Amino acid sequence: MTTEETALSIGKVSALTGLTTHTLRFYEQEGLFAAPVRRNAAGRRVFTQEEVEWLRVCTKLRSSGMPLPEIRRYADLAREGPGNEAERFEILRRHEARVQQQVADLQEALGIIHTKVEIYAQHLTAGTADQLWRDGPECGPAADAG
Amino acid sequence: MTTEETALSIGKVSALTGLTTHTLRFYEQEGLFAAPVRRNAAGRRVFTQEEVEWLRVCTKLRSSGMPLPEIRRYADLAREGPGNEAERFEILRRHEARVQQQVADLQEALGIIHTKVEIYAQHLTAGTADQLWRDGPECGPAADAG
DNA sequence: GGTTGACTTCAAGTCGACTCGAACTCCTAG
DNA sequence: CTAGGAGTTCGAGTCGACTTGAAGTCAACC
Repeated sequence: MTTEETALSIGKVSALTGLTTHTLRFYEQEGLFAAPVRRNAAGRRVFTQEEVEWLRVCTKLRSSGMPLPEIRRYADLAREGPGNEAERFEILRRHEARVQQQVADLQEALGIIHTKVEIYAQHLTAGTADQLWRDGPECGPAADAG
Repeated sequence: MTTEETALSIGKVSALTGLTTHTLRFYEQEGLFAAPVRRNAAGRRVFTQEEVEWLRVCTKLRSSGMPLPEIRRYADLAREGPGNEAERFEILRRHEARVQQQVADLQEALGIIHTKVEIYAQHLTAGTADQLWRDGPECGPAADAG
C-alpha cells in the first residue's frame, strides 16, 4: 500500500476519518496540515492517504486534550522540515505527561465514585438505603459512613 | 469531628474547596446543593461542614466529566429524601462506566503518543531524526515506520 | 437544460461551565 | 462616622472547538 498517488475528495476523507467536511476545512484553515492541501483544476481539495493517517493521529491528540494551537505548532515544525525534531519531541513528551496526569486524576475520581457505588449497592441489597445522607454527603473523602 | 454546627461563610468555603465565591453562588443557583443554602440575619449564605464535604464530591464528579444537570438531578433526589436510592445508584453507576470508558480512551491515545515519543527518542539519539515524516505522518495507527 | 448534490467561501451561532463587572448593602475597626 | 472589605443580585462576557447557515460555483445525470 503506497501512499503516493491516492487522490481523495473531502467527502471520502470525511467518511474515512469521521470528521465532517466542515471540520476538515476548519482544520485546514487552522493550519493543522503539515503540507498545504492541494487543489484540483476546479479548485477542490485533493487529499492523500498520508493526510488521512495524519488526521487519525490528530483525532487522538485532540481526544486526549491537546489544544489545536499545539497541534498547529507541531504541524508547522513538520512543514519546516528536518532540524527541529527536538522540539517536536518535546511537544509530544509534554502531552504524554499531561495525558498520564489526566488518567491519574480520573482514576482518583473513579475511586471515590466506586466507593459510593459500593455503598449504595450494599444498602440497597440490605434494604437500609434510607440511612444514606443521614450524616454526610453519602461518603465524603475521608468518611466511611454512607 | 461532628459536622453539626460549623457555620462557614462563603469566603471560608471558597478557601476550603478551591471554588470561587462566584462559582459557589452559581452552583447554588444551579440547584447543586441537596438542601437549600441557609442565610443569616443579614441575608448572607451560611454553609456547614457537610456541605463542604458534598462540594468536594461534586468537584470530583465535575472533574471526571459529570455534567451539572446530572449532579443537580442527584442533588434533587437526595433533597427529596429516602425512597429514590435506586435512581441515585443508577446515576452513579452510569457515571462510573463513563469514566472507565474515558480512561480506556485516554490509554489508547497514550499508546499512540508513546509510540511516537519512542520513535523520536530513538531517532534523536541515533542522529537519524531527519528521516521522520518521510513516508508518513511519523507513524500512523498501523504504521511502524517513523 | 434543469436539477441535484458535492463542493466553495465567509460569517455567525452554539454549548457548557464558569468568570467577570457593575451597582448596591451591610458589618466591623479605627 | 467613615473607610474597607466581604457580602448581595443580576446580567453580560469568555473560551475552545466546532457547527450551522447563506450564497454561490461546478460537474454530472436524466
